[in-house]
Order: sequence, then structure tokens, then C-alpha cells
Amino acid sequence: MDEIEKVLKTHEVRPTAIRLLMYKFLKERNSAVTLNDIESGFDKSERTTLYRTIKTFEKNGLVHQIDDGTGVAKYALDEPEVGIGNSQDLHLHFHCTNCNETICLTDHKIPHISLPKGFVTQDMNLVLKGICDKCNES
Amino acid sequence: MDEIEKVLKTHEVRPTAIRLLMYKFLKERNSAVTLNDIESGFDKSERTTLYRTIKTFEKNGLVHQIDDGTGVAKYALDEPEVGIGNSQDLHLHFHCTNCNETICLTDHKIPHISLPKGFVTQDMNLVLKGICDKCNES
DNA sequence: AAGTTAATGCACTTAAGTTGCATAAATTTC
DNA sequence: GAAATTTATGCAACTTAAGTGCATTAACTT
Ligand SMILES: [Mn+2]
Ligand SMILES: [Mn+2]
Ligand SMILES: [Zn+2]
Ligand SMILES: [Zn+2]
Repeated sequence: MDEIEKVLKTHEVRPTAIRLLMYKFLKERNSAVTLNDIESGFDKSERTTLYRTIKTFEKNGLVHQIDDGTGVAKYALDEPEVGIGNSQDLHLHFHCTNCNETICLTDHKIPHISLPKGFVTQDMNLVLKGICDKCNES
Repeated sequence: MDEIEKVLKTHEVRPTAIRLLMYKFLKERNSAVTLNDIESGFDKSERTTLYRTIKTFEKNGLVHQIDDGTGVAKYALDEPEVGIGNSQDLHLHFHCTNCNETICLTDHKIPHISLPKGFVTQDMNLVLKGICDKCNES
């Protein structure tokens, strides 16, 4: 718990009770969560606070938002930054149409795409949809 | 106009007045449109009807929906199918963060990605974000 | 401890998407 | 071509996620 406190402080997020709980919650998950997931996962839960908390996490580089095409935003913890550059956003995501879970494939980077003249790329989002490993083995 | 009528009929969409107008509207655009765009582009406009019309188009393979990460669905005409296979969905989209327009890059296919064992891909969505050619030259 | 700043809780708002149902239009059957 | 049937349209209402305003509470600073 003291470990988490350190992480938050490093990112200039003041470690309140709810924030520590939410970080812990996110850490225990291995798939991305919606705001509803978070809300359900808490006894004490106030939509707005949880919303603002996850937004604070996002702004301060603790989580990244994932748009998997389902229409609701999902969030997942950032990988602990090794270097300084923000290579966080460039991995791809897999959304299982069976179990509805979305996971980060952090070691699968988005391949480089050469665009027509005049286009400048700042960001990318690649989502693969299909059946995940868990759903396939059962 | 008679040309459009043919296209609709080919896709088993009955060519009503509104449908012909909407198809024409989509054809004149070179960027993807939201339901609001469509609504604004019509004198006579009924949200629900336009909504159901675009959904009918989608279901019958006349348009495809694009999720560019802005949170609102956009739609663009499908390319006239040459073969039978549905290679429609595999091109990428570019979303300009300056003019907010999203365009289909129909000749830029999404590169093949090899996933960990157990994952089966059925569909993909790749969106590049940045500054478009028009916004760069001005 | 007092003062200051930030976080939380609650109510309320916005916006996109979607459905139910009555009416109108188009298509089919006779 | 009229009646019957199917489909499309218009209007109202609902759902869900996201976001804001503001008073209260907690945390941090001096
Ligand atoms: Mn991720
Ligand atoms: Mn497209
Ligand atoms: Zn699954
Ligand atoms: Zn642009």
C-alpha cells in the first residue's frame, strides 16, 4: 500500500483514500475497466468522484483511456515508464466480442504507416476485435 | 438520380425520397459525417428517420460506421464493391484534430498483425490522428 | 491552530443513441 | 384499380455515458 502511495506522489497525485483504492483496483485487473466497472467494484462509490479520480489519473499519466469501439470509455494502468518518452500510447488493444473484455497488448506496437503527402500523424489507435485466448480455450 | 436508385435497389434498399437524398448527400461529401451533419444538411429532417435510414444503409452494405475516437459515430459511403469479399472494413481512417474531419484512406489497408496464441482476429479498426493535408497547406 | 488549497458528494445538465407506437406511404394481392 | 399487407416515417419518450456547479469536507501549508 505504501508502494502505491509512492507511485501516486511521483505523478503528483495526492494519495487520498479513494485514489489509493482505485489504483489498487486497477492494478488487480488485467483487462481495461469502464467507469461502471469501477463503480461496481467499490462499496463506497460516488460516480462523480470516481469519474474525476480516473480523469486525474489520466491527466497525470497513471492510466490511459482506451476506445475499443463499444462506445464506453475504458481505462487501464500505464506501464511503469522506463524512459522518459511517452511511448505508452502506441501499443494496440484487443477487444473480445465474446466476453467483452479489452486488454492492452503492450508489447505489440502499432506498425508505421506512410501517409499521403501533407498528412502529419500525431497519434494512433489500433483495436483488434475477435475472440480472446480465454474464450477460445473454453 | 436514376443512377442512385439503381445502387439502392442493388442493395435491397427501397429508394424512398429521403433515402435518395441522403445517399446523394453522402456522395457529395469526401469526409465522414455524423448524424448531426446529416441533420444539418437537410431542410426536411427528422432525427429518427435519418438515424434509421443510415442504419439501414449500414446493414445493407451501403455505408460503414467509423469510430474515430471523438465519441460520436461517423459514416461514409462504401466503395463500390468490385469483388464479393468484404474487404471494405480493412482500410484505415485519418482524423484531423484541427478541422475535426475524418476521412477514409481506402487504399491504405491495415497491416497484418500477428497475435499471441489463442487470439483470433475478426475485425480491426485503425485510426490515425493528426493534421490533414488541407490544414497543413493553409 | 488558523488559513488556504484541493477533494468529495450531491444535484443537475447535456448529448448521442435508441425504442414504441400511431400514421402515412409504398407494394402486393385480388 | 381497389383492398389488403407490408414497410417507412414522424413524434414522443427513454436510456446511458459523460460532464458541470456548487456547497461541504478533508488535506496541506504557514
Ligand atoms: Mn493499453
Ligand atoms: Mn472508411
Ligand atoms: Zn473473451
Ligand atoms: Zn484538417
